[in-house]
Amino acid sequence: MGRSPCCSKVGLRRGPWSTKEDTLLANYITQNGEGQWRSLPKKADLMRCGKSCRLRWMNYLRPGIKRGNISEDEEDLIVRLHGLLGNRWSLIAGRLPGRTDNEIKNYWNTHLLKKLNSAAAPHKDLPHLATKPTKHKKPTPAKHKKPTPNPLPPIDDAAPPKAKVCVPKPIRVSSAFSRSNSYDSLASNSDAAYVPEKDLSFPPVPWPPIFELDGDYGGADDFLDGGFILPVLNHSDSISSDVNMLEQVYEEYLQLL
DNA sequence: AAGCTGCCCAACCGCAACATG
DNA sequence: TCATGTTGCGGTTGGGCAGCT
Repeated sequence: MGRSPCCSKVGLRRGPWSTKEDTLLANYITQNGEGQWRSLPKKADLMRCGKSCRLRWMNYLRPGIKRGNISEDEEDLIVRLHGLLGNRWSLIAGRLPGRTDNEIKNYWNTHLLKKLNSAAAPHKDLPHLATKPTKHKKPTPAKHKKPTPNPLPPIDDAAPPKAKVCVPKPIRVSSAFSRSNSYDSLASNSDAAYVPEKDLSFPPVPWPPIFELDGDYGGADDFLDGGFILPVLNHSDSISSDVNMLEQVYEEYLQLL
């Protein structure tokens, strides 16, 4: 769209995927597994670039993908994780069973940003969110900017000092802990606590127990990359202690990094 | 009914990290 | 250690649609 095509895609199809293409891709990956994206289109008889195939699979065709209807629990979790991790959508998505980074990113940019902006009063849980969150910017004439090393929103002077002033430089999650490898593989040999909707065209992929869906996400067994287990948040605690817990958790997370 | 406007989200892009030789 | 190829991530775009005038 505006830009010149990546790779050497001359002659390759672009734009929305047809049902036929979806079927071809899904069938191929079902039979041969993920990976080898570069050569996949040729083998699967698709006139697409590997990148496009990967994206389509990850964001749409992959088993266990949930679409739409982001619950309040999920929304709350997104807000909290964004406060903790910044714009690291893939990490955030990793905590939300069946959600993709793209969907969360879109949800953040469309719904949550609006919500947070319209909230005149500071977010009671995470006051820093009342400040300018990252906003979908107008296209910059400059080249694609590198992701900000510190994606956290600026700290509001009026807000209580937050422990996290810096965030670890966004690094690529090692393959050992990537979503496709970590969760899916974990899930394949773990007891499923979460079972996606039944009307999937693919067998549901169980996800590890991220949080108890008991109507209050506060009772969360969250964990970060590297098998770091976050303590269970006691939702009967006060909000401030909840925030303290997040900060404490974040400190431990930094140390582990 | 037609035109306009703004929003949503699937898909694209460039870049950096990772893998391999 | 370096060069080259591949993969994954986050930012951005724009087509399509709903709501409004």
